[in-house]
Amino acid sequence: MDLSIGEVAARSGLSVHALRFYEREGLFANPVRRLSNGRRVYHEEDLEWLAICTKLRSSGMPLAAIRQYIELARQGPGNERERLEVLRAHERQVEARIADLHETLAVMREKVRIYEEHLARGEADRLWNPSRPEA
Amino acid sequence: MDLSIGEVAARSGLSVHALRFYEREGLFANPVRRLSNGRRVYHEEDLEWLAICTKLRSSGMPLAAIRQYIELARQGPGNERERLEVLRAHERQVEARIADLHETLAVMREKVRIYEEHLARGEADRLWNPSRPEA
DNA sequence: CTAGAAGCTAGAGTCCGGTCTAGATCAAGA
DNA sequence: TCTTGATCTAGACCGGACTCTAGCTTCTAG
Repeated sequence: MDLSIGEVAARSGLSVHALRFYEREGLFANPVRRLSNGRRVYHEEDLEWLAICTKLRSSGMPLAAIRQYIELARQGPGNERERLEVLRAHERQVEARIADLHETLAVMREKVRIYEEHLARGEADRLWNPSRPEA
Repeated sequence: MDLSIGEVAARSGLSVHALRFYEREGLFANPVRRLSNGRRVYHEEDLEWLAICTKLRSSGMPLAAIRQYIELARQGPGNERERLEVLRAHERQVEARIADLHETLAVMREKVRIYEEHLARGEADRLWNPSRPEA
């Protein structure tokens, strides 16, 4: 069940460019094997890892943090607590980010509410126009 | 109550570089005035706008979208609905982002939970080590 | 009067996360 | 055989959002 880079690209949603880039950046746990002709060979596990990986990325984890995790894993048993801590740290960051977004949303909604109120009274331009300070 | 760029930097949390950059990028509604010697003069309203602005930025709104908003406001009355729509669009994006983060968080927690379970049994390395597929 | 802090402009540099190009090789089908 | 398409490498390039530099002017305190 060997997979070519093109197949992995199609199934992971990453471009072949990105896959080669990720490899250069050391984001694969098991350095990607090659066929005798130099072509990369991937396996199902790689796809599983890439799925996790893109989840982490999409939640804002920098490539550097992912690399850090993968480097720990590569060292083999003994550092499980550290690996866990990397994930936990990111978990906390995501939580903080969510809280932050909720707050921003609340602020925006309040501004929009006020804006609409005035809009209804036909005096909207004076609001939410930073060059014309609010009453 | 005129403010220098340095004071604005201190109070807004943006660097003087960033303030000049924002100006070049057209992110101020009222093109920043200058003293006869060429130095920028800011006012309280500018600080208020910058506060909103950094909230929007920190919630992921690109400078281009902020510029779009400010350009509408600069055109004066008549396009309030459009201005509102710019804000609403961002509001929706923030909501989507929050939902996404919640999902990622759930996935991560599940992974971490499984990991910990196995950690407790001393067989952690085989889990969450992408090069050693899970049992 | 002078040192040092703060401003100015234009433009270069940085970091991140990719994306794309050039030029070569290789594999398979008409 | 010839062509087409997938792959390879090294390295250039991109967009976003700043950040910093060079070279100059201007303000302020001692």
